[in-house]
Amino acid sequence: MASTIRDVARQAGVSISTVSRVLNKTCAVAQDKRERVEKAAVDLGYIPNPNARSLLMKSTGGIGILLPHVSGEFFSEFLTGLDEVAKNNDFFLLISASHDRASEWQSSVQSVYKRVDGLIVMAPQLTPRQLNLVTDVPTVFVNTPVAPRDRQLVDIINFDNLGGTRAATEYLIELGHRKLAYLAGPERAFDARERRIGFVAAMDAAGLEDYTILQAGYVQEAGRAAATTLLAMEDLPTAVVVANDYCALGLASELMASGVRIPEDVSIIGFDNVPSAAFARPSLTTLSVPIREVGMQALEMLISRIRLSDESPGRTVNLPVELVVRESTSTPLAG
Amino acid sequence: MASTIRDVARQAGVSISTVSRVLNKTCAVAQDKRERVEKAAVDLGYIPNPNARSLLMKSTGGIGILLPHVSGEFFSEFLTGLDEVAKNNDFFLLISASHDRASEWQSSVQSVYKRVDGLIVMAPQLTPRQLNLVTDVPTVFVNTPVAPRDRQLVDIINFDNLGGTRAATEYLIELGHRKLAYLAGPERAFDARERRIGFVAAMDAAGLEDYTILQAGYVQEAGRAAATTLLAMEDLPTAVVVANDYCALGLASELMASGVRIPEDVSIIGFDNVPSAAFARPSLTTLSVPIREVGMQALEMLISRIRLSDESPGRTVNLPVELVVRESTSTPLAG
DNA sequence: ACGGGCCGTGAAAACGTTTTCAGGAAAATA
DNA sequence: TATTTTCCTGAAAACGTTTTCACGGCCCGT
Repeated sequence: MASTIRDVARQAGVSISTVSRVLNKTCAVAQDKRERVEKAAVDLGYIPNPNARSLLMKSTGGIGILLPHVSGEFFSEFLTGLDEVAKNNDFFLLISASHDRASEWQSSVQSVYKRVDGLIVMAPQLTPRQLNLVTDVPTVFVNTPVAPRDRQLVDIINFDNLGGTRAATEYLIELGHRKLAYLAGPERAFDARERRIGFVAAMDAAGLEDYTILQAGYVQEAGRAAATTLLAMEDLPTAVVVANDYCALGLASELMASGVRIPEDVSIIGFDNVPSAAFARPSLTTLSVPIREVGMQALEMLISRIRLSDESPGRTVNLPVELVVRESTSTPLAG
Repeated sequence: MASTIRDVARQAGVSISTVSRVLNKTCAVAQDKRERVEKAAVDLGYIPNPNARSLLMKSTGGIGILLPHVSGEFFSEFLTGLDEVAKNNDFFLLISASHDRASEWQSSVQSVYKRVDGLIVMAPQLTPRQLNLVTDVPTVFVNTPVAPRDRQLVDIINFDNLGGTRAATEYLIELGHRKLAYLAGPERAFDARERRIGFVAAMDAAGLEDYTILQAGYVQEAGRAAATTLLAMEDLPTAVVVANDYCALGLASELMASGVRIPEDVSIIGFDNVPSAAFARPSLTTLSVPIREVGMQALEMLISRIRLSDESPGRTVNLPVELVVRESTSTPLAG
């Protein structure tokens, strides 16, 4: 059914070598033969078989995107950034999500093997050791715990997770809050650990010891669950720093359902600045991660490395996160 | 660097045929040789080259996902559903978005050619004629204007776009609204046209002629722009049906910024029921499309067709959408 | 003891390209 | 005109697999 280069050659009355040369403009071909080949190719609707091609050449034109999962606005924005750059550079995206569980990580890596020219990996929940599996292709790690020394030719983009929650906590302390709580993300995730450390660091620096840390997660339900835990305590904290916007949104929603006013009774700060954070009422004060731009930058770094066979030592970029003050925070008892 | 089947064969002291047979369990091999091969494969970290493999066999283990774009919670949820089923069946996802502009559609199709075993296409903005480009592989169309007769072996999943907005409009009329407005989606999109027709149909059926239709879009900014247009009119409608949640959210936000109360002054209904719709204040009454489940079902249909080389005539599934009443709608002047 | 089936194995063909190699014709130089 | 260079072209090798084919040895029945 699908026509091959041989069909085109036969129809044009030339050899397959000539067809290849015409289609790839790889070297000069006589005017008349070129035209015959071009016509034949169009007539037959010929599309080169990419498998045969990449078997021979090094390049596939693909970029592998390895993510823990793909739900929510955070990843959606990330993909949007990636997609835009990919489109502009004629790359296609091979997305392998679902290694939320580390056991699936290996099969994720194998599924892109030899099918892509480079890799963008976001895997905050993996250990450097597991990450060593990645090999052979240029890679950009985003928000992933890679030691730069491990491999020389990879680039790394990280957000300032620690500095973010520290700044958020300092902001709350400055507003006058003394009794704070922290809702932590998944224990195994690298960014969740950093964010938690940022909170503790700020509290320690201010000499405040009256704080609670609750294990929560990166989803709304975790925030709701944490709310009931907090409500069961003798007295509520006046402010809560949350490791993630969705979690913060769930917390706010559940607290409000119990008659707690936000921010008058409890101030809340999230992390990520997903679009929903601006729509919620009260709108959510949060730490903005420009994840879409991160996606674009990551892919641009990767593509330039692929194109130029760039062997220069890997760069490590540390992006600041920005505190966006909205309605969910105020001085304590302000209402 | 990367080891081939020949390396494994040499190390194990057998022929490459034997290695292939051991690794694919394709037929019996002597116990001792099998063990030697397995050990050699592990030692060398051998992974078969998928390009060589799919050059020969029909299957690639890939599913192509062709989308207009990838931003927002709607697509994020869709991908989540797809990803889950793909993972469970050991398929990988090759995503080609960015054919928002029809001109890119062709290159999207070409980029997956021979790289996937099947296709899931969502392309409401394309014409049946353009869609004919898709060929050669099993395909499931989702929310896409395909005439079933065009090709026999494709499956189609559509939402009841028309019935959705009609039900929403009827609901508002029942509440007592008489002067309505409609914010339409992108003119070229098939679903946007259907949704618009649903609104008009309900108005006509109720004998109401006092309505405004504004061209908007599927993004927040379009809703904001529409708000200023509405505010410039002599008197506001008491209710607005909007073709999309994000657009509705933008509209609500901008109206409220101008002192318009929602729902007291203006009721608003969206479409899609994205997660943000529940978080917004007032929370958004909307039409729920179970897009995640749609993704799962679509891929399951596709995979069964691939696995069984299913030649049965294509099915067309029409999914109802459900009105979810929240805070953004009420009887007119209720406040 | 001898012929027929079965089992395990390696050689070789095939998949659809790109690229190297070498040869022939035409054009340029002497 | 003889010689070299340049240009264009086809044959063939290579990429890494899977699969068909054929061959030899073994077990079984007569």
